[in-house]
Parts: sequence; structure tokens; C-alpha cells
Amino acid sequence: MVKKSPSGPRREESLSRERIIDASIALLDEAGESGLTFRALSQKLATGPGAIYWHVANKSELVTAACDTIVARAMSAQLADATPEATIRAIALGMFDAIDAHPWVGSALAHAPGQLPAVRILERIGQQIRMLGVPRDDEWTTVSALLSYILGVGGQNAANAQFAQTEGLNRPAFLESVANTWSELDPAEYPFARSVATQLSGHDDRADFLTGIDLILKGIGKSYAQQ
Amino acid sequence: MVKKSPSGPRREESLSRERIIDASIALLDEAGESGLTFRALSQKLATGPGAIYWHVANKSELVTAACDTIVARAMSAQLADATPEATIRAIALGMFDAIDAHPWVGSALAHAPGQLPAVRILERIGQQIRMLGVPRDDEWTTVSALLSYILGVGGQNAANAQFAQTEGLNRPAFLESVANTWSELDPAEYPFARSVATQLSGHDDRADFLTGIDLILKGIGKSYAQQ
DNA sequence: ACCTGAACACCGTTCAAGT
DNA sequence: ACCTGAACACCGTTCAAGT
Repeated sequence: MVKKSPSGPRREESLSRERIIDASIALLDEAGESGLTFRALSQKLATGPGAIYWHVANKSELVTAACDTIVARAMSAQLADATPEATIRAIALGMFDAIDAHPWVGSALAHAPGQLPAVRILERIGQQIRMLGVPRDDEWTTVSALLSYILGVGGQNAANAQFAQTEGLNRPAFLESVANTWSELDPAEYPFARSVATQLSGHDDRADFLTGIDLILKGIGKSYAQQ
Repeated sequence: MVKKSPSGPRREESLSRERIIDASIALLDEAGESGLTFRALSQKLATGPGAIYWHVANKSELVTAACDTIVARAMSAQLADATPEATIRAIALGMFDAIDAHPWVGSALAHAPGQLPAVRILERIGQQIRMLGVPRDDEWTTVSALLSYILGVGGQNAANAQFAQTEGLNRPAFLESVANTWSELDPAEYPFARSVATQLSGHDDRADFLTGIDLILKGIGKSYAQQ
């Protein structure tokens, strides 16, 4: 088949959906959620704000597309010969690390339920759940619990990172300031929060996240004993 | 002690932090997240935008305060003579219903981790976890898993409601449109999402949410068998 | 002490006009 | 078909000026 390509040599600099998304990711990584602006973006791409609308419907679609690029990358990592549980843990950790590296992905995911990025995660987890002996009727609920937990932790991590950035603090300093606030709460009303405040700064978020995943997996195992 | 009150009869109409927060809640309930504007708010309160800044530092603080009012209300419900598990379920359901009634609370919670609203939930759950025989060193991780799950589901529900409202759809219609999108995905790449799409619209979000809570509680029970 | 409202420095999005 | 960039209709926030 003869390729009837339109004409001329493709200019590397010409605008395209892909270039716009790549520039958006760079902007979001550099300056956070509030850094992505059609004006900043068009400047980075050496064009006008209106040009971007030729390739992208609106800002919401742009953020979702940027998010999807990161999620697709994280979900493409495969590991063979692992148990379903181990694979689910790996998928979850992959998302944790992706959100850690790109905090804006956490809030983008939270704001676009049912969209492609979330479906990618759902699909990979779902395929593993099928192997765990969960009855068909309970598949959705089970997968949805895991997905919600992942998105919940991701969203909180994203908010922490954004808050710390806004305040000009690094993560340890931010956690310490939260711990301080909690220590000053009314002892009669907030005994638990106060006592747990001291543990806060020392903890490993990644390990905590994984413990939560294991808790849910244990619950699934207890509900649907497999042979 | 003699009360040296400033002067004159308090005008019912005078501005106050409380009146501002109440008006904000009303605005958020009526028009969603994007409905809360300093201009709309000042119009509702028959004042200027600048006046609000005398009582409230900025928009972020205002939203958090509005969120806290709803959360405090939801957390104040007490039930006596219940097992820790039953109490945790009740706390979780209370938050689910609060977010269902005020979707903006879901995203407000997600954006303000470590702030008072989240700590209220953390505290109530934490007190129950103490009664479940979870070792001190694992308290934070356990409570944090439950809280993340609640915030995750809440955030997704909020996003669903907001999306549906933006699109001018009711919830069933919105879920159906999501299910339709999923059914059209590539069968080779998305077998699970496609097969689960049909189950989507029929499901009870509240029941699913509770199943997730039970999954985590089962996991906790399995980890720390109590006598 | 508290309120007013114009002004500032931004936004996302549109659209006539260009090539 | 694709790009330009001025213009529109908004924002949150500030601040001199009032009472």
C-alpha cells in the first residue's frame, strides 16, 4: 500500500497533541497543579493559547490525558510468574511511586473517575482478582475497594506534597508541623490523635500503603478461601 | 463576674465567621464547588468581597471550615453499646452519607489532609482501633488505611456527583454513560472492564463501600486475633 | 474594629483574522 | 487545516478610604 502522506518534511517543532501533553507534564512536574496554564503552556510551546484548543478540547481533558500518560507508563511494567497477590502489590506500588514522582497525578485521578486512567488500573487489578477465586458477583466490589484505597492514599499523598510545596517546606518539615498541630489538640477530645502524632514523622508512607493493601488482600482471602 | 459586653444590641445581620461559613455551605450545596465565589458569597451576605477577608484568611480556609462543620456534625452521632467493628462501620457510613449529601465535602477532605476535619475522623476511628487489640506500633498504619479508604471512596463519589452535575445528568444516567464507554473498549486489552461494565449500573455504592470497610476490618481481625 | 468597592494580576475560553 | 493573539467574562486577593 502506498502511503499518501500529506506533504513536506515534518517540522519537529510543529504542534501536536503529543507535544502538548509532554509539555503539560513537564510544566506540572516543575510547578505543580497551579503551574499548568494555557498561557504558560503556549509560551513553552512558542505559540498562542488558541492554538492549543485545536488539539485539545479543554483543560480538564488535557490534565486527564497527561495523567493517562503517566498511568499507562506505570501499568505497562509486567512481572511474570508472580502470584496474583504479589502482582496486585506490584501494581499498587507502581501507582504509589508514580504519584510520588508526579503528585498532580493523584488529584487528576481523583477528579476523573471512570475515565481511561482509572480504568487502566481497574483492569490490571481485575485480571488478578479473577485468579483469586472471588465470585463473579463480588468482583466489582472487591476491585473497587482496592482501587478506592489506592486513589485515596494517592490523593492524600498528592495533597501533602502540594501543601508542602505551597508552604515552602520539605516533606519531613511538613509532617513535623502536622505532628505539632496534633500535639496541641485538646487531650480530652483528641487522645488518639495526640498519642499518634509522635509516630507520624518517623513512618514510611510507602510501607504503610503496602500494609493497607495487605489488609484488604487478607480480607479478601478470608472471605473467599481458595484451595 | 461582670460581663463587659461591648455595646448595643447585636444586629442579627452583622457579619461573622459563622454566618459566612453557613452561607458558604448553602452556596456549595446549591451550585457545587465552582459555585463558591467571593463575589457570589458577598452578594448573598449583602456586603463586599473585602469584608469576608476580615473574618476568613482565604478561600482555602473557608472551604476547610465549611467542610469541618459538616464533618463535625457527622462525627457527633454517638451509638452506645456497640462493638468497635460496628462503631467503625457506623462512623464510615456517617461519612459516606455526609459526602453523598454534600459532594464538595469529599474533595475538600481530600485537599486538606492533616487538617481538623480529617483529624476528627481519625480520632473516632482510632479510639475504636485501640479496643481491637491492635498493637501500638501498628495503630497508625491501621487507622490510616481505614481513613484513606474512606477518603478515597468519598473523593470518587464527589467527583462522580460533580461530573454528573456538570454534564447535566442524574446519577443513573451518568453511570450508564460510563458503562457504555467501558463496553466499547478493546476486548483484547480490557476484558475485565468490559465484563464488569454491565454490573456497574445495578450496584449499590453504599453497600459496596461497606463491603470495603468490612474487607479491611476482616484483614485487621486476621492480623491481630483478639481473644 | 469592621466594612466598602474599585483595582490588580491573573485565569479558561472564544473567535475573527490570518496563512 | 492549522495557527495567532486580542478580547470576553470571569476569578482570588489587596488596600485606600470610609464609618
